[in-house]
Formats: sequence, C-alpha cells, structure tokens
Amino acid sequence: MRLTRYFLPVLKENPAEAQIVSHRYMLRAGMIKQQAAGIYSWLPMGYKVLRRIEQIVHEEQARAGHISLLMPTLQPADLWRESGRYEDYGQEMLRITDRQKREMLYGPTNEEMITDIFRAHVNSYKDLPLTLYHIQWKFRDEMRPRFGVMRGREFLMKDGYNFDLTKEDALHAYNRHLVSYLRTYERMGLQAIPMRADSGPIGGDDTHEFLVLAETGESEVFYDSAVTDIRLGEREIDYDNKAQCQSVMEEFTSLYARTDETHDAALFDAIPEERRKSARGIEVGQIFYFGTKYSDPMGATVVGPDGTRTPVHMGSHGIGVSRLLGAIIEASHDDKGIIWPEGVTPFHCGIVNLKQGDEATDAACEHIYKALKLLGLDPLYDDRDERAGAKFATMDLIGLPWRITVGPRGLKNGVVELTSRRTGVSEEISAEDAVARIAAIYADI
RNA sequence: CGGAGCGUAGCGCAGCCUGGUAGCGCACCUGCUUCGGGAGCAGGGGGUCGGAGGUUCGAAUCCUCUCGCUCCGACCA
Repeated sequence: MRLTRYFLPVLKENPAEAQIVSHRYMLRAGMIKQQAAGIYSWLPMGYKVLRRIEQIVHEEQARAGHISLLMPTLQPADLWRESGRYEDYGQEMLRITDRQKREMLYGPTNEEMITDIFRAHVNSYKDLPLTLYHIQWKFRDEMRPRFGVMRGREFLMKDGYNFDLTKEDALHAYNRHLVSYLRTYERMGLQAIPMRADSGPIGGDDTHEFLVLAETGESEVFYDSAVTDIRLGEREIDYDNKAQCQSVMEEFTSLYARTDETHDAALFDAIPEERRKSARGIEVGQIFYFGTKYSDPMGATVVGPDGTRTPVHMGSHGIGVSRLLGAIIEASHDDKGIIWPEGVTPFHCGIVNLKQGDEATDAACEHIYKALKLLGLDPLYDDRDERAGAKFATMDLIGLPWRITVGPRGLKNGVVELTSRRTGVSEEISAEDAVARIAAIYADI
C-alpha cells in the first residue's frame, strides 16, 4: 500500500479522553474512532490488525478440530427464558423490542443459541464429540466502558462450545482448548498465563482465565514466577491425544497462578519467596466446563450406545478478539508508539523514501515495493512529500516491525537501511538483501 | 448506579468568574525557501461556542432543563 493512497488519519497530539497507552496509540495511529461510549469504528489499519488476529484464531481453531459457524448478534428473548438467564443477566444485557413488540436482545454470549442449534440437529452420540465456534460481535452494556477497546460495550469475541457424551470427553475438550489458546496467543507475540478463576454468570465448575501481564491490567494476579518460563513453542500437538493435552494442561496449570477472585494466601505463601509475584493482568480469554447446565434445562440430549437419552456435557471457551489489540499494544510499545509483533502486524514492513521526488530514491523505493509485493508481502510505502522526521515519527507510531529507509546518501554507496522497530538496530545492506531479509523473517510466521 | 469533571474549528486548548457578538497551537489550502528524526516565512479557508428554554438592549459567558463524553468507585470477555 502506498501511504498517499491509504486512509491513515494519524494524530500528532494525544486525545484527551485516552488514559492508557493502548487507547492513546490506537487513536493516534488512526486505528479506531469512538462513536459512542464503548463503541468504535475500526479504521482501515485497526481493521487490518483485527482481521489478522481473527485469522490466527481461526487457524488455531481449525488445527484443534473445531468447526466455525456464524450466529446472529440479535437473539430472541424466549431462548434465554429457557435457561433462566433472561432474568439473571441483569442490566448488562441490551434488550430490544422490535416493531411487532417481540422481545429481542443483542447477544452478550451464545450458550443458549448454540444449544438450540445442537438440539435441533444432533440426536446420536455418534455425532460427538463436536465443538462449534464463531467470531461475532457481542454487546454488554457495561456501566462504565473505558480504556478504548479493552473494555468496550460492543466487542468482538470468539466463543466456542463443546458437546460431549461424558464428563471425561468434555474435560478433554477443555484441555484441548487450553492448549490451542496457548498457541493462539503465542502466535500473536503474547504470553497469556492460564489462571484459576471464578466462573461468573456463565456458571460451571472448572474454569481458567488467560491473563497477559501488564501494568494497566484490570485484574490483580498472583503467581509463581516459574510459570512465565513455560512456553508451548513449536512442539507438535495431537489434539486428539487426550494424554498429551492433559499433560500440557497440567504443565501450564500446576504452578500457582490465580486472579484475586480465587487467590489463596496460604498456598501463595508456600511458594519460595523469590518466586512469589503479584502483578496486574489483562484477561484475554477464558475456558469453562459446565457439564449439563444448559443441555439439561434446554433438552440438548443424545441417544447413547445403550439406547438411553442423556444430556450432553458442555463447556464454553472465549477469546476477546478486539480486546487483544489493546492487550498486544499494552505488552509491546515504547514512548514513540506501537511495536507490532510480526504475527499480527498490519503491514510486513514500512518503506521510507527520504527524498520524495528524487529520481534515484523514488526508483529504488518503487523497486523495493514491487519486489516485496511479488513475494506476496504487504509493505507500506511512505511516498508522501514529507520530511524525514515526519516519516520516521509516523512509522514509529504505527509500529511496523521492520523499516527500509531509502535515501540519496545510502544509494550512492548502493545501500539502504533495514531497521528493527523493536531493537532500533539498523543495518546498511543492498536493496536486494533487504527484500530477502524481510521475506526470510516472514517465511515461517 | 454513587461521587467528580468536561462539552468552544479535524485534534489539543484559552476566553466564562467580572455579558458587548470568538481566539491560540497543531492539522488543512496557496506560494517561496528548506529537506537523514514531527521545518521557516508570507498569505488563506474553516466554528449557529452540545441542544432547548429563560434573564437581558445584548449571552460562549448568567439561570433552568436536557443530551453526550471522561475520570474515581461498585460490576465485567
């Protein structure tokens, strides 16, 4: 993309309403525009990152064998009366009446609807196990939306639901989700620690929240510092292998790591003092096993091998997709702007033309731009007639992980500059080498 | 929902106390000079001061109501 033809309304000054760094940078980098309290438009670059995060979620769900579908944002109230949550959910649920005076609601989650779909079409244990998920906008009428997309009222969430014959199978689904979520977050350059949590209005017995450590996090967390040394990394996972998923789950959850809701001071104090940490965290996902809480009242049953009909065991699993943008920025920025991890960056690299209009630099930039495009990469070429300082400041703000700087001085010696946004380290290499390096960096991401 | 604030040009703000018909910086447009870390000079465009009502000869300014937004708290992916 050429910057002169793109829509990237960057702000030089900090908007007054933004209190935390991710909110400030998302506004300043022209990623979002607030339309009402807790409701945002996604401008092109913000939308690009949002879609990239969605794509990673989809890829990892597919890898775990989960099936994608799409349910509507608006739901009939009657479905929620069946589970009893229409009354329980309270003011946080946005209730709407249509022209026929039918009661509707903007879905805050989809347990009821997915259960309705399941019971309509699945009757036999032979169709299990089944995990269905979607990525859809949710609405929760928070009393106090804040921190930009971190606590919006409208937000994009991946929510998945597993249906299993037995508790044992459902717990495997739980473990499978835990492992697939770990991989999902790692691909986004995040360390999200599973922590034992409270179930809240979803209900259920087993639940873990995934927390990204950040000073601006809304949750207080307590953990054994050894958990931050564990990585899933590149290890091969067979998501159908119960024992393997179980062992990864145990590896990641046996050390102490809890939110303030479930914090146990006695257990915490048993950790060696130098490993005892308390910090703040951003919740970016949660997984639940809740048995037959919905299947029982809503009649989601299957006929088992013995011929009897039994309610299925369920769980639900969520990733805060839109919130992740905020979380990633909170975890990866400096005083000049965002630093995107390669996995989610809106453009693979930036090209800065230091002397727009100069025949040699223009030609060199065009050459690099086209070479990267031919390799299937997506560069952002700053072809504005701006001074170097302004171009650097924009690139730093929007946080592309790599920058190729092209100026007459370097070109005389046959080199351009390749700079890492994260380390600030620059190398002077030929244009061909710079293109090759960018291609190599993204080859396995 | 309790407490506290704020709505004046796209963004950041001053003016309000003490009424006299709107200003600064950035951004934007034109020209010239600049050009390796958010340039300089000159000129220019843009605002029914959130909305409604009231007081007054006269309201951004005072009064009443209302809408919106932000912050602290309780609640939450």
